[in-house]
Amino acid sequence: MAESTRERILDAALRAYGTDGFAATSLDALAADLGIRKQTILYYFPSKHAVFEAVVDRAASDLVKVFEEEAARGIDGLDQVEAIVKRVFRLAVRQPQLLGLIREVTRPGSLSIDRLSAHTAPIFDRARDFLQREMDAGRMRPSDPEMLLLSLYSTVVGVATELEVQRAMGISDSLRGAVARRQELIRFLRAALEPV
Amino acid sequence: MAESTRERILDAALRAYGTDGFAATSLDALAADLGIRKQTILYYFPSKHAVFEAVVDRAASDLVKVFEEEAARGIDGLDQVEAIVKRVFRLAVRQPQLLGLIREVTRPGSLSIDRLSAHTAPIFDRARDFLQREMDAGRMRPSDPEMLLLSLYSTVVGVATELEVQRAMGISDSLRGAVARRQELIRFLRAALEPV
DNA sequence: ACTTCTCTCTACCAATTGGTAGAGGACCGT
DNA sequence: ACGGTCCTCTACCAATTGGTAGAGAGAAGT
Repeated sequence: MAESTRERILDAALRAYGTDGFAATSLDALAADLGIRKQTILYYFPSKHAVFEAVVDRAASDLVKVFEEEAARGIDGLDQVEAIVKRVFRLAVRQPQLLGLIREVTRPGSLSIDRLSAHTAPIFDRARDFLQREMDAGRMRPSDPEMLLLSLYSTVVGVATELEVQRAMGISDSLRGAVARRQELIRFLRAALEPV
Repeated sequence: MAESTRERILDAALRAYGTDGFAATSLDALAADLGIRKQTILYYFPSKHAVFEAVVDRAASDLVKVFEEEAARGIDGLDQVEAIVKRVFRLAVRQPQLLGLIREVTRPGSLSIDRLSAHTAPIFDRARDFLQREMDAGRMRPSDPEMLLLSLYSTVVGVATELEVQRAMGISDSLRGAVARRQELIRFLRAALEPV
């Protein structure tokens, strides 16, 4: 067996929850997608919500890993921002549902936000410190680092995930389109962050 | 009667769909929230999905009206962008669920996107033309207007709606917090858009 | 008094929901 | 051969889902 049943369930759940959302995805549908019975899912997870939490945990770990790897390289200033944007985009192209799941978890009425933020809080802290440091060093335009972080987050996640808005705007969602969006996004962020 | 039953249903549906999402909101829950039976809802709307479409239509109209009013004032350059951001924020503070509903409709697995874009397409066109015009006039940093529009959309909607992310980052979501976010967002956008 | 229209209700339904109980097969070490 | 563990299944359940049928109340026009 190339992949354990448990992993296959998590894969399918990420796809489904990240696309259609938690409430819109029944255990039966999930099981049918995998060619198994839902009782098999309930053998590995005590409830539907437990599946969701496991998916969130894994997705958060994947995200955190990306950031920590990137942070470990210790690049400076806007080059660091650019490197992270590129990694996030690579992730968004390979696993579009991963960021979709993040959006699902961060929606107002959602549960499991605390579960996600438990993973991501250290990253936020580190990112805030990074921005503050770069501002102090004069490598970045000075402003409130927390608010700036929020703007950066919104812009990057939005451009990477708002595929339907792009379609509505008439922007291609092909791979080439993704590269163009990434380039334009980096130009946008550089312009916003460059010190005067 | 101060407000017709139909309008009350749409109000409650906007709140529920914009917060918990379409799938997570049953007709029974909606009716209970209004103190009526779900059959009353089905008297005004042929199906649950029809309620959703009506809510989307009304929300889209509200949004479009805001943009058209703002566009009619014919302000130039970054002042126009700032004015629109302020209006969007006022809307987000008064009716947080309205932008939440937009996010619900623009999610990948959603139906009714065509219904929304039918309303918003003219605005997108006008916005694109506006950006192009301002770039040509040298009042805005030149770039691809479509991609820029996507970045602007993502940033503004994200900062206005990502309340849970803000909470996770430790940012206050009070009214004063909203004003601070708005100011910082405008500074961010001005920095990104100002001509060199 | 009569019908008609508007509105909200009770009663009901088939399908789907998440979840429980437990049978049975495959593989294990003994 | 045999008991135990791991895994997936069938069978079943109570609750909830969106939706239908139609009763009944009230107001309005005739």
